[in-house]
Amino acid sequence: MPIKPRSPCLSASPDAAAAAGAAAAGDPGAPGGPGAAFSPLYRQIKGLILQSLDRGEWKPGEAIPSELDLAARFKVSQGTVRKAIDELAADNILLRRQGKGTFVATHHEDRVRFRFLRLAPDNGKQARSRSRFLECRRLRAPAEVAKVLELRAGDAVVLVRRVLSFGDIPTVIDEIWLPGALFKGLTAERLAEYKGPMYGLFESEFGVRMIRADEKIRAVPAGEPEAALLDVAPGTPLLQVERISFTYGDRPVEMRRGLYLTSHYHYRNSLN
Amino acid sequence: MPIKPRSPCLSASPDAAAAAGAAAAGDPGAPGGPGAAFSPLYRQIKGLILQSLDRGEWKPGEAIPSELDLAARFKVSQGTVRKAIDELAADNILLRRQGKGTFVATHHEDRVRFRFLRLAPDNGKQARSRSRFLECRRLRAPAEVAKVLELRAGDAVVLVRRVLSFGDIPTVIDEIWLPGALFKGLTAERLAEYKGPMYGLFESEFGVRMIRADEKIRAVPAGEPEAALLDVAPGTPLLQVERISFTYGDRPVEMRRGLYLTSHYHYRNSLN
DNA sequence: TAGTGGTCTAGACCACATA
DNA sequence: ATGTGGTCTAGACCACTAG
Repeated sequence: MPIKPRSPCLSASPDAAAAAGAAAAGDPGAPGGPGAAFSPLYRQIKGLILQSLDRGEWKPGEAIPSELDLAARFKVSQGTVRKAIDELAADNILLRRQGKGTFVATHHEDRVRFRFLRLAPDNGKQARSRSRFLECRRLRAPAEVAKVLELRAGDAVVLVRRVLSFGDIPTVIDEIWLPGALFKGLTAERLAEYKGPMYGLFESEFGVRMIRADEKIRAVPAGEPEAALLDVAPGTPLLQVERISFTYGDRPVEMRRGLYLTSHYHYRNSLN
Repeated sequence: MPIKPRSPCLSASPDAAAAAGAAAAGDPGAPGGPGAAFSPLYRQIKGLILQSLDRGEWKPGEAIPSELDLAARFKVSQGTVRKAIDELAADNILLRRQGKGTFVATHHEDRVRFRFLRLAPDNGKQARSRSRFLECRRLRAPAEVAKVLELRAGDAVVLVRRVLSFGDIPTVIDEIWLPGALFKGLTAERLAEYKGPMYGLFESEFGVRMIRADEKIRAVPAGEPEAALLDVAPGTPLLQVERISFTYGDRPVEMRRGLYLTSHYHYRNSLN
Protein backbone atom coordinates (compact mmCIF):
# COMPACT_ATOMS: atom_id res chain seq x y z
CA MET A 1 0.00 0.00 0.00
CA PRO A 2 1.97 2.94 -1.28
CA ILE A 3 -0.30 5.71 -0.01
CA LYS A 4 -2.16 5.93 3.25
CA PRO A 5 -5.61 7.32 2.71
CA ARG A 6 -7.22 8.77 5.77
CA SER A 7 -10.78 9.62 6.52
CA PRO A 8 -11.61 13.11 5.30
CA CYS A 9 -13.58 15.51 7.45
CA LEU A 10 -14.52 12.82 9.91
CA SER A 11 -11.01 13.07 11.20
CA ALA A 12 -10.46 10.74 14.13
CA SER A 13 -7.72 12.50 16.03
CA PRO A 14 -8.06 16.25 16.77
CA ASP A 15 -5.00 17.18 14.73
CA ALA A 16 -5.63 14.74 11.90
CA ALA A 17 -6.36 17.54 9.47
CA ALA A 18 -2.73 18.53 9.37
CA ALA A 19 -0.83 16.77 6.63
CA ALA A 20 -3.78 14.61 5.67
CA GLY A 21 -3.70 12.58 2.50
CA ALA A 22 -7.31 11.98 1.51
CA ALA A 23 -9.15 9.66 -0.82
CA ALA A 24 -9.85 11.10 -4.24
CA ALA A 25 -13.04 13.10 -4.64
CA GLY A 26 -13.95 14.34 -8.06
CA ASP A 27 -10.73 13.04 -9.57
CA PRO A 28 -10.44 10.38 -12.26
CA GLY A 29 -8.66 8.45 -9.53
CA ALA A 30 -9.02 4.71 -9.27
CA PRO A 31 -10.70 2.95 -6.35
CA GLY A 32 -8.75 2.37 -3.19
CA GLY A 33 -6.47 -0.31 -4.58
CA PRO A 34 -2.80 -0.01 -5.38
CA GLY A 35 -2.04 2.80 -7.79
CA ALA A 36 -4.57 5.02 -6.08
CA ALA A 37 -3.45 8.59 -6.71
CA PHE A 38 -2.59 10.90 -3.87
CA SER A 39 -5.27 13.51 -3.52
CA PRO A 40 -4.72 16.53 -1.30
CA LEU A 41 -7.22 17.78 1.23
CA TYR A 42 -8.31 20.81 -0.76
CA ARG A 43 -9.31 18.58 -3.68
CA GLN A 44 -11.51 16.59 -1.41
CA ILE A 45 -13.09 19.79 -0.13
CA LYS A 46 -13.60 20.74 -3.76
CA GLY A 47 -15.34 17.43 -4.28
CA LEU A 48 -17.60 17.98 -1.30
CA ILE A 49 -18.55 21.45 -2.50
CA LEU A 50 -19.27 20.02 -5.95
CA GLN A 51 -21.52 17.42 -4.37
CA SER A 52 -23.45 20.13 -2.56
CA LEU A 53 -23.82 22.05 -5.80
CA ASP A 54 -24.91 18.95 -7.66
CA ARG A 55 -27.57 18.08 -5.12
CA GLY A 56 -28.80 21.67 -5.23
CA GLU A 57 -27.92 22.72 -1.70
CA TRP A 58 -27.02 26.14 -3.14
CA LYS A 59 -28.85 27.28 -6.27
CA PRO A 60 -27.40 29.17 -9.24
CA GLY A 61 -27.12 32.86 -8.48
CA GLU A 62 -27.13 32.30 -4.71
CA ALA A 63 -24.21 32.85 -2.39
CA ILE A 64 -22.54 29.85 -0.79
CA PRO A 65 -21.41 30.03 2.85
CA SER A 66 -18.41 32.17 3.65
CA GLU A 67 -14.95 30.67 3.60
CA LEU A 68 -14.77 30.66 7.39
CA ASP A 69 -18.13 28.91 7.66
CA LEU A 70 -17.05 26.26 5.20
CA ALA A 71 -13.73 25.88 7.00
CA ALA A 72 -15.61 25.22 10.24
CA ARG A 73 -18.01 22.84 8.53
CA PHE A 74 -15.24 20.77 6.96
CA LYS A 75 -12.87 21.15 9.92
CA VAL A 76 -10.02 22.55 7.88
CA SER A 77 -8.33 25.93 7.73
CA GLN A 78 -9.65 28.82 5.68
CA GLY A 79 -6.66 28.53 3.36
CA THR A 80 -7.62 25.02 2.37
CA VAL A 81 -11.21 25.98 1.61
CA ARG A 82 -9.84 28.94 -0.25
CA LYS A 83 -7.76 26.79 -2.56
CA ALA A 84 -10.75 24.55 -3.28
CA ILE A 85 -12.86 27.58 -4.16
CA ASP A 86 -10.01 28.99 -6.25
CA GLU A 87 -10.20 25.97 -8.52
CA LEU A 88 -13.98 26.06 -8.72
CA ALA A 89 -13.82 29.73 -9.65
CA ALA A 90 -11.19 28.97 -12.30
CA ASP A 91 -13.60 26.36 -13.68
CA ASN A 92 -16.30 29.04 -13.87
CA ILE A 93 -18.46 27.04 -11.49
CA LEU A 94 -18.29 29.60 -8.71
CA LEU A 95 -17.92 33.36 -8.89
CA ARG A 96 -16.10 35.37 -6.25
CA ARG A 97 -17.09 38.93 -5.48
CA GLN A 98 -14.88 40.70 -3.03
CA GLY A 99 -16.77 42.06 -0.08
CA LYS A 100 -19.98 40.28 -1.02
CA GLY A 101 -19.36 36.57 -1.06
CA THR A 102 -18.91 33.60 -3.37
CA PHE A 103 -21.79 32.83 -5.74
CA VAL A 104 -22.92 29.88 -7.79
CA ALA A 105 -22.41 30.79 -11.44
CA THR A 106 -25.55 31.06 -13.53
CA HIS A 107 -26.38 31.15 -17.22
CA HIS A 108 -28.55 34.24 -16.67
CA GLU A 109 -25.74 36.61 -17.56
CA ASP A 110 -24.38 37.64 -20.93
CA ARG A 111 -20.92 37.09 -19.50
CA VAL A 112 -21.51 33.37 -19.12
CA ARG A 113 -23.57 33.13 -22.26
CA PHE A 114 -20.76 34.10 -24.57
CA ARG A 115 -18.65 31.29 -23.18
CA PHE A 116 -20.97 28.89 -24.98
CA LEU A 117 -21.97 30.96 -28.00
CA ARG A 118 -18.66 31.69 -29.70
CA LEU A 119 -20.11 33.34 -32.78
CA ALA A 120 -19.07 36.99 -33.02
CA PRO A 121 -19.93 39.61 -35.63
CA ASP A 122 -17.16 40.55 -38.08
CA ASN A 123 -17.86 44.21 -37.32
CA GLY A 124 -18.12 44.59 -33.57
CA LYS A 125 -21.83 45.37 -33.53
CA GLN A 126 -23.64 42.56 -31.72
CA ALA A 127 -27.22 42.44 -33.04
CA ARG A 128 -30.26 41.23 -31.13
CA SER A 129 -30.66 37.46 -31.37
CA ARG A 130 -33.97 35.66 -31.70
CA SER A 131 -34.87 31.97 -31.75
CA ARG A 132 -37.50 30.37 -33.94
CA PHE A 133 -38.33 26.85 -32.85
CA LEU A 134 -39.05 24.41 -35.66
CA GLU A 135 -39.92 21.45 -33.52
CA CYS A 136 -39.67 19.92 -30.08
CA ARG A 137 -40.62 16.31 -29.82
CA ARG A 138 -39.91 13.24 -27.74
CA LEU A 139 -38.66 10.06 -29.31
CA ARG A 140 -36.53 7.00 -28.70
CA ALA A 141 -32.82 7.70 -28.77
CA PRO A 142 -31.03 6.66 -31.94
CA ALA A 143 -27.96 4.54 -31.24
CA GLU A 144 -25.46 7.34 -31.72
CA VAL A 145 -27.32 9.73 -29.45
CA ALA A 146 -27.83 7.10 -26.78
CA LYS A 147 -24.13 6.35 -26.78
CA VAL A 148 -23.09 9.97 -26.45
CA LEU A 149 -25.62 10.72 -23.70
CA GLU A 150 -24.83 7.45 -21.96
CA LEU A 151 -28.40 6.18 -22.22
CA ARG A 152 -29.73 2.78 -23.13
CA ALA A 153 -30.71 2.42 -26.76
CA GLY A 154 -34.40 3.24 -26.92
CA ASP A 155 -34.49 5.52 -23.90
CA ALA A 156 -36.54 8.67 -24.34
CA VAL A 157 -34.85 11.78 -25.63
CA VAL A 158 -36.09 15.23 -26.57
CA LEU A 159 -35.19 16.62 -29.97
CA VAL A 160 -35.29 20.38 -30.41
CA ARG A 161 -34.65 22.12 -33.69
CA ARG A 162 -34.41 25.86 -34.03
CA VAL A 163 -33.12 28.71 -36.14
CA LEU A 164 -31.18 31.49 -34.46
CA SER A 165 -31.25 34.88 -36.14
CA PHE A 166 -29.11 37.93 -35.54
CA GLY A 167 -30.94 41.11 -36.42
CA ASP A 168 -33.43 39.24 -38.63
CA ILE A 169 -30.71 37.38 -40.52
CA PRO A 170 -30.98 33.62 -39.95
CA THR A 171 -27.51 32.50 -38.99
CA VAL A 172 -27.58 29.29 -36.98
CA ILE A 173 -29.51 26.03 -37.25
CA ASP A 174 -29.37 23.95 -34.10
CA GLU A 175 -30.40 20.37 -33.59
CA ILE A 176 -30.40 19.56 -29.89
CA TRP A 177 -30.75 16.19 -28.19
CA LEU A 178 -31.54 16.00 -24.48
CA PRO A 179 -32.15 13.08 -22.10
CA GLY A 180 -35.91 12.70 -21.78
CA ALA A 181 -35.72 11.78 -18.11
CA LEU A 182 -34.22 15.16 -17.21
CA PHE A 183 -36.40 17.33 -19.43
CA LYS A 184 -39.95 16.21 -18.72
CA GLY A 185 -42.42 18.83 -19.86
CA LEU A 186 -40.14 20.63 -22.27
CA THR A 187 -42.27 21.91 -25.13
CA ALA A 188 -41.88 24.27 -28.06
CA GLU A 189 -44.21 26.68 -26.29
CA ARG A 190 -42.13 26.91 -23.16
CA LEU A 191 -39.03 27.38 -25.26
CA ALA A 192 -40.67 30.13 -27.31
CA GLU A 193 -42.08 31.94 -24.28
CA TYR A 194 -38.83 31.98 -22.42
CA LYS A 195 -36.82 35.19 -22.44
CA GLY A 196 -33.09 34.72 -22.23
CA PRO A 197 -30.59 32.04 -23.13
CA MET A 198 -31.72 28.45 -23.49
CA TYR A 199 -29.23 27.24 -20.89
CA GLY A 200 -30.85 29.68 -18.49
CA LEU A 201 -34.16 27.89 -18.98
CA PHE A 202 -32.54 24.49 -18.56
CA GLU A 203 -31.00 25.68 -15.32
CA SER A 204 -34.07 27.38 -13.84
CA GLU A 205 -36.81 25.07 -15.01
CA PHE A 206 -35.12 21.69 -15.13
CA GLY A 207 -32.26 22.03 -12.68
CA VAL A 208 -29.70 21.07 -15.28
CA ARG A 209 -26.62 23.25 -15.32
CA MET A 210 -24.10 23.05 -18.16
CA ILE A 211 -20.57 23.25 -16.82
CA ARG A 212 -18.37 22.41 -19.73
CA ALA A 213 -18.61 21.35 -23.36
CA ASP A 214 -16.48 19.77 -26.07
CA GLU A 215 -16.86 20.80 -29.69
CA LYS A 216 -15.80 19.33 -33.01
CA ILE A 217 -15.83 21.76 -35.90
CA ARG A 218 -15.93 21.11 -39.63
CA ALA A 219 -16.76 22.90 -42.86
CA VAL A 220 -19.66 21.30 -44.71
CA PRO A 221 -21.85 22.24 -47.68
CA ALA A 222 -25.40 23.33 -47.01
CA GLY A 223 -28.02 20.74 -47.96
CA GLU A 224 -31.33 21.70 -49.55
CA PRO A 225 -33.36 22.12 -46.34
CA GLU A 226 -30.59 23.92 -44.45
CA ALA A 227 -29.99 26.25 -47.37
CA ALA A 228 -33.67 27.15 -47.41
CA LEU A 229 -33.72 27.89 -43.70
CA LEU A 230 -30.64 30.09 -43.91
CA ASP A 231 -31.71 31.69 -47.17
CA VAL A 232 -28.55 30.74 -49.06
CA ALA A 233 -27.74 28.59 -52.06
CA PRO A 234 -27.37 24.85 -51.55
CA GLY A 235 -23.72 23.96 -51.27
CA THR A 236 -22.82 27.15 -49.43
CA PRO A 237 -20.04 26.34 -46.95
CA LEU A 238 -21.28 26.22 -43.38
CA LEU A 239 -19.52 25.71 -40.09
CA GLN A 240 -20.70 22.48 -38.49
CA VAL A 241 -20.29 22.49 -34.73
CA GLU A 242 -20.90 19.25 -32.86
CA ARG A 243 -21.15 19.84 -29.15
CA ILE A 244 -21.39 17.58 -26.14
CA SER A 245 -22.23 19.40 -22.91
CA PHE A 246 -21.61 18.14 -19.40
CA THR A 247 -22.97 18.88 -15.94
CA TYR A 248 -21.42 18.20 -12.56
CA GLY A 249 -19.45 14.99 -12.48
CA ASP A 250 -18.81 15.08 -16.23
CA ARG A 251 -22.20 13.61 -16.97
CA PRO A 252 -23.19 14.32 -20.60
CA VAL A 253 -26.60 16.00 -20.77
CA GLU A 254 -26.76 17.51 -24.23
CA MET A 255 -25.71 16.63 -27.73
CA ARG A 256 -26.01 19.41 -30.25
CA ARG A 257 -25.25 19.85 -33.91
CA GLY A 258 -25.10 23.45 -35.09
CA LEU A 259 -24.73 24.81 -38.61
CA TYR A 260 -23.37 28.35 -38.65
CA LEU A 261 -23.52 30.73 -41.58
CA THR A 262 -20.20 32.55 -41.38
CA SER A 263 -20.41 35.20 -44.05
CA HIS A 264 -20.78 38.00 -41.50
CA TYR A 265 -20.00 36.16 -38.28
CA HIS A 266 -17.04 34.07 -37.17
CA TYR A 267 -16.31 31.51 -34.51
CA ARG A 268 -13.80 33.05 -32.15
CA ASN A 269 -11.32 31.09 -30.13
CA SER A 270 -8.31 31.72 -27.95
CA LEU A 271 -5.32 29.43 -27.69
CA ASN A 272 -3.56 29.70 -24.37
CA MET B 1 -5.03 59.75 -4.15
CA PRO B 2 -7.19 56.68 -3.53
CA ILE B 3 -4.40 54.10 -3.53
CA LYS B 4 -0.92 54.40 -2.14
CA PRO B 5 1.55 52.74 -4.49
CA ARG B 6 4.83 51.79 -2.87
CA SER B 7 8.14 50.88 -4.37
CA PRO B 8 8.28 47.18 -5.19
CA CYS B 9 11.31 45.12 -4.33
CA LEU B 10 13.43 48.16 -3.56
CA SER B 11 11.45 48.42 -0.38
CA ALA B 12 12.63 51.34 1.71
CA SER B 13 11.67 50.20 5.18
CA PRO B 14 12.55 46.68 6.29
CA ASP B 15 8.94 45.63 6.78
CA ALA B 16 7.61 47.40 3.72
CA ALA B 17 6.88 44.13 1.97
CA ALA B 18 3.99 43.41 4.29
CA ALA B 19 0.71 44.71 2.99
CA ALA B 20 2.33 46.40 0.02
CA GLY B 21 0.21 47.75 -2.80
CA ALA B 22 2.42 47.90 -5.85
CA ALA B 23 2.26 49.60 -9.23
CA ALA B 24 0.78 47.48 -11.98
CA ALA B 25 3.12 45.16 -13.86
CA GLY B 26 1.74 43.25 -16.77
CA ASP B 27 -1.79 44.43 -16.12
CA PRO B 28 -3.95 46.52 -18.43
CA GLY B 29 -3.77 49.04 -15.63
CA ALA B 30 -3.68 52.75 -16.37
CA PRO B 31 -0.68 54.96 -15.60
CA GLY B 32 -0.18 56.26 -12.10
CA GLY B 33 -2.97 58.82 -12.18
CA PRO B 34 -6.32 58.59 -10.43
CA GLY B 35 -8.14 55.42 -11.31
CA ALA B 36 -4.90 53.46 -11.13
CA ALA B 37 -5.88 49.87 -10.32
CA PHE B 38 -4.67 48.20 -7.20
CA SER B 39 -2.11 45.58 -8.04
CA PRO B 40 -0.99 43.09 -5.43
CA LEU B 41 2.61 42.19 -4.78
CA TYR B 42 2.46 38.77 -6.40
CA ARG B 43 1.33 40.34 -9.67
CA GLN B 44 4.32 42.57 -9.65
CA ILE B 45 6.56 39.58 -9.02
CA LYS B 46 4.83 37.92 -11.96
CA GLY B 47 5.65 40.95 -14.06
CA LEU B 48 9.31 40.83 -13.01
CA ILE B 49 9.53 37.13 -13.86
CA LEU B 50 7.92 37.83 -17.24
CA GLN B 51 10.49 40.53 -17.88
CA SER B 52 13.30 38.09 -17.14
CA LEU B 53 11.75 35.57 -19.49
CA ASP B 54 11.26 38.19 -22.20
CA ARG B 55 14.86 39.35 -22.02
CA GLY B 56 16.02 35.74 -22.17
CA GLU B 57 17.52 35.43 -18.71
CA TRP B 58 16.13 31.87 -18.65
CA LYS B 59 15.77 30.04 -21.95
CA PRO B 60 12.93 27.72 -23.00
CA GLY B 61 13.42 24.27 -21.53
CA GLU B 62 15.67 25.52 -18.74
CA ALA B 63 14.81 25.62 -15.06
CA ILE B 64 14.27 28.97 -13.39
CA PRO B 65 15.62 29.53 -9.86
CA SER B 66 13.85 27.78 -7.01
CA GLU B 67 11.00 29.47 -5.23
CA LEU B 68 13.16 30.19 -2.21
CA ASP B 69 15.86 31.73 -4.38
CA LEU B 70 13.36 33.95 -6.11
CA ALA B 71 11.81 34.88 -2.78
CA ALA B 72 15.22 36.01 -1.56
CA ARG B 73 15.92 37.86 -4.79
CA PHE B 74 12.66 39.77 -4.69
CA LYS B 75 12.62 40.13 -0.91
CA VAL B 76 9.20 38.55 -0.47
CA SER B 77 7.99 35.33 1.08
CA GLN B 78 7.96 32.00 -0.75
CA GLY B 79 4.16 32.07 -0.77
CA THR B 80 4.10 35.27 -2.78
CA VAL B 81 6.54 33.95 -5.36
CA ARG B 82 4.50 30.79 -5.42
CA LYS B 83 1.33 32.60 -6.33
CA ALA B 84 3.09 34.47 -9.13
CA ILE B 85 4.43 31.20 -10.52
CA ASP B 86 0.99 29.61 -10.13
CA GLU B 87 -0.44 32.14 -12.55
CA LEU B 88 2.43 31.76 -15.00
CA ALA B 89 1.98 27.99 -14.92
CA ALA B 90 -1.76 28.42 -15.52
CA ASP B 91 -0.87 30.55 -18.54
CA ASN B 92 1.33 27.70 -19.81
CA ILE B 93 4.35 29.97 -19.68
CA LEU B 94 6.07 27.99 -16.96
CA LEU B 95 5.92 24.31 -16.16
CA ARG B 96 6.19 22.95 -12.64
CA ARG B 97 7.68 19.55 -11.98
CA GLN B 98 7.54 18.40 -8.40
CA GLY B 99 10.91 17.47 -7.02
CA LYS B 100 12.76 18.87 -10.05
CA GLY B 101 12.00 22.53 -10.40
CA THR B 102 10.07 25.04 -12.48
CA PHE B 103 10.86 25.17 -16.18
CA VAL B 104 10.32 27.58 -19.00
CA ALA B 105 7.76 26.06 -21.35
CA THR B 106 9.00 25.18 -24.82
CA HIS B 107 7.44 24.33 -28.15
CA HIS B 108 9.69 21.28 -28.47
CA GLU B 109 7.07 18.95 -27.00
CA ASP B 110 4.00 17.40 -28.56
CA ARG B 111 2.11 18.42 -25.47
CA VAL B 112 2.56 22.10 -26.22
CA ARG B 113 2.26 21.61 -29.93
CA PHE B 114 -1.30 20.39 -29.82
CA ARG B 115 -2.30 23.55 -27.99
CA PHE B 116 -1.71 25.39 -31.24
CA LEU B 117 -2.63 22.72 -33.77
CA ARG B 118 -6.23 21.92 -32.93
CA LEU B 119 -6.84 19.60 -35.86
CA ALA B 120 -7.56 16.05 -34.72
CA PRO B 121 -8.29 12.90 -36.73
CA ASP B 122 -11.91 11.71 -36.74
CA ASN B 123 -10.64 8.24 -35.89
CA GLY B 124 -8.13 8.54 -33.08
CA LYS B 125 -5.13 7.56 -35.18
CA GLN B 126 -2.79 10.54 -35.44
CA ALA B 127 -0.76 10.17 -38.65
CA ARG B 128 2.74 11.52 -39.25
CA SER B 129 2.64 15.14 -40.42
CA ARG B 130 4.93 16.65 -43.04
CA SER B 131 5.36 20.18 -44.34
CA ARG B 132 6.00 21.16 -47.93
CA PHE B 133 7.08 24.78 -48.25
CA LEU B 134 5.78 26.56 -51.34
CA GLU B 135 7.56 29.82 -50.77
CA CYS B 136 9.33 31.99 -48.27
CA ARG B 137 10.02 35.52 -49.33
CA ARG B 138 10.52 38.98 -47.91
CA LEU B 139 8.35 41.86 -48.96
CA ARG B 140 6.85 45.11 -47.77
CA ALA B 141 3.92 44.66 -45.44
CA PRO B 142 0.51 45.18 -46.99
CA ALA B 143 -1.64 47.60 -45.01
CA GLU B 144 -3.72 44.93 -43.31
CA VAL B 145 -0.71 42.89 -42.23
CA ALA B 146 1.14 45.95 -41.00
CA LYS B 147 -1.82 46.92 -38.89
CA VAL B 148 -2.21 43.51 -37.31
CA LEU B 149 1.50 43.13 -36.58
CA GLU B 150 1.72 46.73 -35.38
CA LEU B 151 4.30 47.67 -38.00
CA ARG B 152 4.59 50.75 -40.15
CA ALA B 153 3.12 50.34 -43.62
CA GLY B 154 5.98 49.29 -45.85
CA ASP B 155 8.07 47.62 -43.13
CA ALA B 156 9.63 44.32 -44.13
CA VAL B 157 7.70 41.13 -43.49
CA VAL B 158 8.35 37.49 -44.30
CA LEU B 159 5.66 35.53 -46.11
CA VAL B 160 5.73 31.75 -45.78
CA ARG B 161 3.35 29.47 -47.59
CA ARG B 162 3.20 25.76 -46.97
CA VAL B 163 1.09 22.64 -47.26
CA LEU B 164 0.76 20.37 -44.24
CA SER B 165 0.04 16.71 -44.94
CA PHE B 166 -1.09 13.99 -42.58
CA GLY B 167 0.03 10.58 -43.78
CA ASP B 168 0.54 11.82 -47.36
CA ILE B 169 -2.88 13.46 -47.50
CA PRO B 170 -2.58 17.23 -47.96
CA THR B 171 -4.82 18.74 -45.31
CA VAL B 172 -3.76 22.27 -44.43
CA ILE B 173 -2.61 25.28 -46.44
CA ASP B 174 -0.95 27.94 -44.32
CA GLU B 175 -0.07 31.47 -45.25
CA ILE B 176 2.13 32.97 -42.55
CA TRP B 177 3.20 36.59 -42.11
CA LEU B 178 6.08 37.44 -39.78
CA PRO B 179 7.80 40.70 -38.87
CA GLY B 180 10.95 40.91 -41.01
CA ALA B 181 12.97 42.51 -38.23
CA LEU B 182 12.54 39.49 -35.96
CA PHE B 183 13.07 36.79 -38.59
CA LYS B 184 16.22 37.80 -40.44
CA GLY B 185 17.68 34.85 -42.32
CA LEU B 186 14.52 32.77 -42.44
CA THR B 187 14.55 30.83 -45.71
CA ALA B 188 12.62 27.98 -47.26
CA GLU B 189 15.71 25.80 -46.85
CA ARG B 190 15.98 26.35 -43.11
CA LEU B 191 12.28 25.65 -42.78
CA ALA B 192 12.53 22.46 -44.81
CA GLU B 193 15.61 21.19 -43.00
CA TYR B 194 14.15 21.73 -39.57
CA LYS B 195 12.79 18.71 -37.77
CA GLY B 196 9.93 19.44 -35.41
CA PRO B 197 7.22 22.04 -35.09
CA MET B 198 7.65 25.45 -36.73
CA TYR B 199 7.19 27.27 -33.45
CA GLY B 200 10.10 25.24 -32.13
CA LEU B 201 12.29 26.67 -34.85
CA PHE B 202 11.03 30.19 -34.19
CA GLU B 203 11.85 29.77 -30.54
CA SER B 204 15.30 28.18 -30.94
CA GLU B 205 16.61 30.04 -33.96
CA PHE B 206 14.97 33.43 -33.67
CA GLY B 207 14.24 33.77 -29.98
CA VAL B 208 10.55 34.37 -30.62
CA ARG B 209 8.23 32.42 -28.33
CA MET B 210 4.50 32.23 -29.02
CA ILE B 211 2.56 32.54 -25.79
CA ARG B 212 -1.02 32.95 -26.86
CA ALA B 213 -3.12 33.26 -30.02
CA ASP B 214 -6.55 34.43 -31.09
CA GLU B 215 -8.36 32.70 -33.92
CA LYS B 216 -11.32 33.56 -36.12
CA ILE B 217 -12.89 30.61 -37.89
CA ARG B 218 -15.13 30.52 -40.93
CA ALA B 219 -16.33 28.09 -43.57
CA VAL B 220 -15.25 29.10 -47.08
CA PRO B 221 -15.28 27.48 -50.51
CA ALA B 222 -11.96 26.29 -51.95
CA GLY B 223 -10.67 28.48 -54.79
CA GLU B 224 -8.95 27.02 -57.84
CA PRO B 225 -5.37 27.09 -56.52
CA GLU B 226 -6.29 25.86 -53.05
CA ALA B 227 -8.39 23.07 -54.47
CA ALA B 228 -5.44 21.95 -56.58
CA LEU B 229 -3.08 21.94 -53.59
CA LEU B 230 -5.50 19.94 -51.46
CA ASP B 231 -6.53 17.68 -54.31
CA VAL B 232 -10.24 18.44 -54.04
CA ALA B 233 -12.86 20.02 -56.26
CA PRO B 234 -13.09 23.81 -56.38
CA GLY B 235 -15.86 24.98 -54.09
CA THR B 236 -15.24 22.27 -51.51
CA PRO B 237 -15.99 23.73 -48.07
CA LEU B 238 -12.83 24.44 -46.10
CA LEU B 239 -12.26 25.71 -42.59
CA GLN B 240 -10.57 29.08 -42.70
CA VAL B 241 -8.61 29.83 -39.55
CA GLU B 242 -7.20 33.32 -39.11
CA ARG B 243 -4.72 33.46 -36.30
CA ILE B 244 -2.85 36.24 -34.57
CA SER B 245 -0.10 35.02 -32.24
CA PHE B 246 1.45 36.97 -29.40
CA THR B 247 4.69 36.84 -27.42
CA TYR B 248 5.47 38.24 -24.01
CA GLY B 249 3.74 41.52 -23.37
CA ASP B 250 0.96 40.75 -25.84
CA ARG B 251 3.09 41.83 -28.75
CA PRO B 252 1.72 40.38 -32.03
CA VAL B 253 4.42 38.48 -33.91
CA GLU B 254 2.55 36.31 -36.37
CA MET B 255 -0.46 36.57 -38.59
CA ARG B 256 -1.56 33.34 -40.19
CA ARG B 257 -4.36 32.26 -42.46
CA GLY B 258 -4.97 28.53 -42.59
CA LEU B 259 -7.30 26.53 -44.80
CA TYR B 260 -8.17 23.14 -43.32
CA LEU B 261 -9.66 20.22 -45.20
CA THR B 262 -12.05 18.71 -42.66
CA SER B 263 -13.33 15.59 -44.36
CA HIS B 264 -11.28 13.32 -42.07
CA TYR B 265 -10.09 15.78 -39.46
CA HIS B 266 -11.89 18.24 -37.23
CA TYR B 267 -11.02 21.30 -35.21
CA ARG B 268 -11.47 20.41 -31.58
CA ASN B 269 -12.33 22.90 -28.88
CA SER B 270 -13.34 22.91 -25.24
CA LEU B 271 -15.70 25.40 -23.68
CA ASN B 272 -15.04 25.92 -19.99
C1' DT C 1 20.50 12.77 1.96
C1' DA C 2 19.47 17.11 0.13
C1' DG C 3 16.80 19.99 -2.74
C1' DT C 4 12.56 21.06 -5.09
C1' DG C 5 7.77 21.79 -5.49
C1' DG C 6 3.14 20.76 -2.91
C1' DT C 7 0.09 21.04 1.12
C1' DC C 8 -1.67 22.81 5.38
C1' DT C 9 -2.03 25.89 9.08
C1' DA C 10 -2.50 30.26 11.81
C1' DG C 11 -2.61 34.93 12.15
C1' DA C 12 -2.34 39.73 10.64
C1' DC C 13 -3.85 43.12 7.80
C1' DC C 14 -5.98 45.28 3.33
C1' DA C 15 -9.88 46.19 0.02
C1' DC C 16 -14.65 46.20 -0.78
C1' DA C 17 -19.61 46.18 0.22
C1' DT C 18 -23.34 46.98 3.25
C1' DA C 19 -25.80 48.50 7.06
C1' DA D 1 -18.93 48.80 12.44
C1' DT D 2 -19.11 44.37 10.58
C1' DG D 3 -18.54 40.71 7.42
C1' DT D 4 -16.80 39.19 3.07
C1' DG D 5 -13.07 37.97 -0.03
C1' DG D 6 -7.89 39.16 -1.06
C1' DT D 7 -3.00 39.45 0.22
C1' DC D 8 1.10 38.41 2.75
C1' DT D 9 3.88 36.08 5.97
C1' DA D 10 6.19 32.25 8.61
C1' DG D 11 6.79 27.75 9.66
C1' DA D 12 5.96 22.77 9.58
C1' DC D 13 5.63 18.82 7.12
C1' DC D 14 4.69 15.73 2.78
C1' DA D 15 5.80 13.96 -1.98
C1' DC D 16 8.95 13.52 -5.58
C1' DT D 17 13.61 13.40 -7.82
C1' DA D 18 18.30 12.71 -8.03
C1' DG D 19 23.05 12.16 -6.57
